[in-house]
Amino acid sequence: MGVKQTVSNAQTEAKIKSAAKKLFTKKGFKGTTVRAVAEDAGVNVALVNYYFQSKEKLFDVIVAENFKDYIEVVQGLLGSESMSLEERVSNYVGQVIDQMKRSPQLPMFILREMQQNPNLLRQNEGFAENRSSMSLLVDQLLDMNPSRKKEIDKLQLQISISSLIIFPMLSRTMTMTMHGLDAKGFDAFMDKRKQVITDMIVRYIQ
Amino acid sequence: MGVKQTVSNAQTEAKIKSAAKKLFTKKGFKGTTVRAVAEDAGVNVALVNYYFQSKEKLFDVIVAENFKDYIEVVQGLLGSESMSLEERVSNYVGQVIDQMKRSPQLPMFILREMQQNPNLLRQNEGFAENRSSMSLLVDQLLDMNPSRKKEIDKLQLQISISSLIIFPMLSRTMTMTMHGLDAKGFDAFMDKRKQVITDMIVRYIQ
DNA sequence: AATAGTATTAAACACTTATTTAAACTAAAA
DNA sequence: TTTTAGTTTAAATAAGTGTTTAATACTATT
Repeated sequence: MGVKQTVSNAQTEAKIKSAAKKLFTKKGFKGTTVRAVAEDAGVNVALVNYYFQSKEKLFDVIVAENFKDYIEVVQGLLGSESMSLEERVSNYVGQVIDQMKRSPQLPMFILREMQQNPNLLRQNEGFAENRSSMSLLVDQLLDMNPSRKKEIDKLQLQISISSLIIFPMLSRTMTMTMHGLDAKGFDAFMDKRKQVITDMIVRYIQ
Repeated sequence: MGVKQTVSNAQTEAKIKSAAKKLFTKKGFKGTTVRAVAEDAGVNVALVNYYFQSKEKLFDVIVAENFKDYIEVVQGLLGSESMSLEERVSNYVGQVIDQMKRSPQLPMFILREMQQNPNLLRQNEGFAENRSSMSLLVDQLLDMNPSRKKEIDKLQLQISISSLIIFPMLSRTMTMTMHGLDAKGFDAFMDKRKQVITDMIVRYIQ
């Protein structure tokens, strides 16, 4: 009765979700068809709605998951008290970049879908976490150099740090095409970038 | 007699192109229907294909125009020889930001459509101009401080400058939502940002 | 082996899409 | 005025879309 739970159903649902995540993330809502999801998952079209009711609801599931992934990138990144200014920045930048290398399409997905529907932000509660995490880091950084604290606009600094980290991921395809890099080459570029960003931020705050 | 296409009502064609530019730029290729373009232009659906043959070809026209706009942003920006390092950066950053405020959707359009079709880059010849213009500026900056020249990776610096300028435009919707800004407030934020970016770059190079 | 509940499928449905057709309109030329 | 060529329209077409149906296959328990 109620809970039968055969082996295959959970697997099938997971396959569909995985395919949907891949396609929605890469091509967006409009650019993805239910049939393409089904084909990529290797199942019949009807199964998609059998498990997820509608394309919209499936999309909502993926959005929530992608937002969660995005949040996790900036969770638990606050280093120990003993860190120097440079260590703190380097630690933060390094970890965020390493996380983003794992899902390079994520930033574009977030921005693309949010431009289409700004309410996505409010609907996803946990997203404010990102703001406070970043906000806390910047507070800590500024407290380490009180003389600069008055001169530096906090919001501007937050967005500068985000810019330096995230924009290269957004323009990944363009950068790769322009400079003849493959995925590996781009990852190497991002690894080098950790130090560049750290230097730039530290020099700005000092 | 395959192609008639002689005089053509220039006004109608312009109305269609204008509507197409607005919608394609905002919603992308997949997110825009020919019917929506026709309705927005106040003409019959068939006229769209009458003047532009197909949705794809109309899109190509808009892409070319948007690329052209994007290029023009970074054309003729090379200040005079007498400028200091700070003046040079400030001049460049200020002009690019002012241009971008005029068409805030452009960066997202370029990146979004390029991720979907990386070949767009190669098809649009003039796009290399952007690269060389930016490249030239960075060369000039580095030449002004030879001691730092060896330590600084040119490509990294180029992308850093682009990041600081462009990312805030990409995340415009998100930033406005998060910090309760309207279009005017965001423009003011970008105006303040000119000095922030200039400071950051100058401090990095010095 | 029979049963019941679930998972899966092929096919159909209703609707939207881009595109094409042929007819109607317009204005200037013959 | 009639002709002509370009412009615009309503309507049709064919393919693609999300979704649903009803029948079938499967699996686990009896």
